[in-house]
Amino acid sequence: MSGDSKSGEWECNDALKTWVSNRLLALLGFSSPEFVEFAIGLAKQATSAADVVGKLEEYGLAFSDDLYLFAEEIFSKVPWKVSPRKQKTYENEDGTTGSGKAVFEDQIEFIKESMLKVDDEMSIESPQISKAKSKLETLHEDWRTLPIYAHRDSLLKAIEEHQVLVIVGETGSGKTTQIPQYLHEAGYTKRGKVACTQPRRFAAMSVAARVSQEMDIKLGHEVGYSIRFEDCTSEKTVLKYMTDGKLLRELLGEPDLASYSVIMVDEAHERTVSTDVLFGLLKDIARFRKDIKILISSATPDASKFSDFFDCAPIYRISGRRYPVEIQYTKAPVADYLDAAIVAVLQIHVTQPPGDILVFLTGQEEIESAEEILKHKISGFGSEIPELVICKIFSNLPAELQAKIFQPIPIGSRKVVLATNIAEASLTIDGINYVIDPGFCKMESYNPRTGMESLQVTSISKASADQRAGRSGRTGPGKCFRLCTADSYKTKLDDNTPPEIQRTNLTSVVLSLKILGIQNLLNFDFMDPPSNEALLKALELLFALGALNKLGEVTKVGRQMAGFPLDPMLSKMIVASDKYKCSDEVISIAAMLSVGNSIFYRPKGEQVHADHARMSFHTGNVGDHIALMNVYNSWRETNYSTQWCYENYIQVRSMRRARDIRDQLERLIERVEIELTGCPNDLQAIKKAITSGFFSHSARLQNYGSYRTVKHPRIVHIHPSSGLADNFPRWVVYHEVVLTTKEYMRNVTELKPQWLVEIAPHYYQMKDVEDA
DNA sequence: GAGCACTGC
Repeated sequence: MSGDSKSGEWECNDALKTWVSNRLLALLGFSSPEFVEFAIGLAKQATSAADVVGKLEEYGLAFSDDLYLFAEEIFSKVPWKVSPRKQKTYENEDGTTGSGKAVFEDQIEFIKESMLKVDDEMSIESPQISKAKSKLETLHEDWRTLPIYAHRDSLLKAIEEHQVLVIVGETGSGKTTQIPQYLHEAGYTKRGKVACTQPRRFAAMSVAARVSQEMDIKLGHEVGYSIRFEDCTSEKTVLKYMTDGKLLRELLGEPDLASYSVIMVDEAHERTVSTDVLFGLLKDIARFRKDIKILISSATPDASKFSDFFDCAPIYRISGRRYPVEIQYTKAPVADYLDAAIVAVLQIHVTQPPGDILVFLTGQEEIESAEEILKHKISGFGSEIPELVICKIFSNLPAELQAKIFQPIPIGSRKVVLATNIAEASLTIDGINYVIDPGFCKMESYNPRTGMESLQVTSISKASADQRAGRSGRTGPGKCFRLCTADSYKTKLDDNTPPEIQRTNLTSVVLSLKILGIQNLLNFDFMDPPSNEALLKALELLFALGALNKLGEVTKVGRQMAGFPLDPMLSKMIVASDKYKCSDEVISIAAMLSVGNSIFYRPKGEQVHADHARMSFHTGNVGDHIALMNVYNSWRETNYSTQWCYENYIQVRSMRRARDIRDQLERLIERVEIELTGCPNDLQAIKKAITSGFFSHSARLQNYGSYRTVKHPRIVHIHPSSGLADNFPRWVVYHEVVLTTKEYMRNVTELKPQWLVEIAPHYYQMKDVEDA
């Protein structure tokens, strides 16, 4: 990246940088361009040497005489005045620069609102294709009535004239399916492939299927899709739909995207981590590849942010087809939103014309209790009130139960769907006329200082509330009932949800960017930069894992690790398994861990049986990691039996996913020259491999069953779902800590303290692990 | 002795 040159008079000289780097090496044993800049930045802003020390301590460095000396020296060496350069990376309060706004906006054309129903979120399986016409004819007609059709020529002209174009179009405008076809017809595919990225696998698959139908060719020939575990493309493929994460992976192997002539980033407003990283990389690629076209497509009307980021790229607007949605607020604040939501459902049911209801709730538990209360209430209704069919949907609901929301209901009855955020963007239910929105969701946040994740109920943003409201206006005019006052909507809600990249652990992103040769990540052009703290934490961990050397450069181990689509700690565990000759077992464990926490199933009323089944995999107090391996192996022995899963209270879907991941890992280890070897009877080898990845997650027993993490001391507890919950080993290594009612370690295995010094001598000293 | 919103590689 060539981003450093613009920093103006504050560009610090190389001698200063070298000096700081050397001091950091002495102090931390680790340095990198990012740390150097961080330290210099601190010193610039500080008012005294003590201030520098304070800030360094805040960041997590232990106080020492050396640290103080360093602070004094750096404070005196770095000139102290307020930086004149635009600090885009630090404060980003007001993004409205105003000046550079869309040169293109006066050229915007609106066409008449078409009311036809075709959809790029779409359901290709719809059997409702007119019998009188051939399938193809119908498709072509749809295509001519899409709002985008009238824009074809002016859109192509705009793409021709500008390297980067921001396209705004509501869902239903047809942009996802049509633009790549236009580009193909205009000859862009002669110079290279056209990629169109989607945040979700299903969207990539179904849109590709739709387009291949429209073009009347076999899916996988000229039009194909590529997602994890499934590459449906061939040498012929010129229109390639793919997930954004998949393109990022491809970029690691082809940093200039030489085989592509156009990249269209669709659904950019969703701001997934992958999309955000792609933004920065594409902006850079566009600088030295003048022949590549970048299209950023978003459904948010306010696209100025995208335009500003891409150096005032023009904005092109395409109208969509939306029915009006009437929004109602409560007159007074509601005390209990669940209660209020239930009352609202009943009121709509009794007083409003036909049409189904969608209620947004925060999670499974809430949905299930709402379901119970509703059932109870309607049981008291007389026969003159039509039937109310209650459906629920959340991602952990088994697939066969999920399908129920699409089943037809008796004529004259009404459906109410209790849903999590899954119904906000990922999944569309037809026939919804009423939306009830209490205005909350569960959101993950990540604290880089403690490395802890927590999932908390939070108010949604205005953007999110509008998206939810829009769900009622898809097939006809809709109504949305917001369970807050109009005033609190206006004043209390943020405009936008903070992008995921600012709420997540960045270790894996940072490793990828380092592989791509980004020297200094603090200067990387993020649209909304994550905090320096989060970036530095990621660098520190990568150094500890041996993925980066002392100077912040990627090592051989780092390259091996980057070969796996996993969290770097898991990747390191696999790389280390080569040494301990247990890669066969370790990739199973890695696959099971990366599936997450949805393997064991614990239905209401059957908890005792479920817990009993789960404990049967823990024989011998082997620890949770080995137990996961036992689960996988037992399942494999039954030839991947679904019945076996039911009997053992295990989620089939999760197991199948684990199998997919494991298969992929098995293929990948070869590429980084790791041999597939097993050591079924040597649990110690396996545990040592685990420790090689997770040594920074170690904890020792305190009094009364609580634990203290070794490196950055915190009090934590073994999660009750762990096989070791009643066992209290003196030393443990854990997969993660989550904050719920307490700080719980999830997935725990016993450890010998001397392993820590043996495996990570750069991280632990004897004094850290001496038994007190 | 307790709870997983949603994606993705």
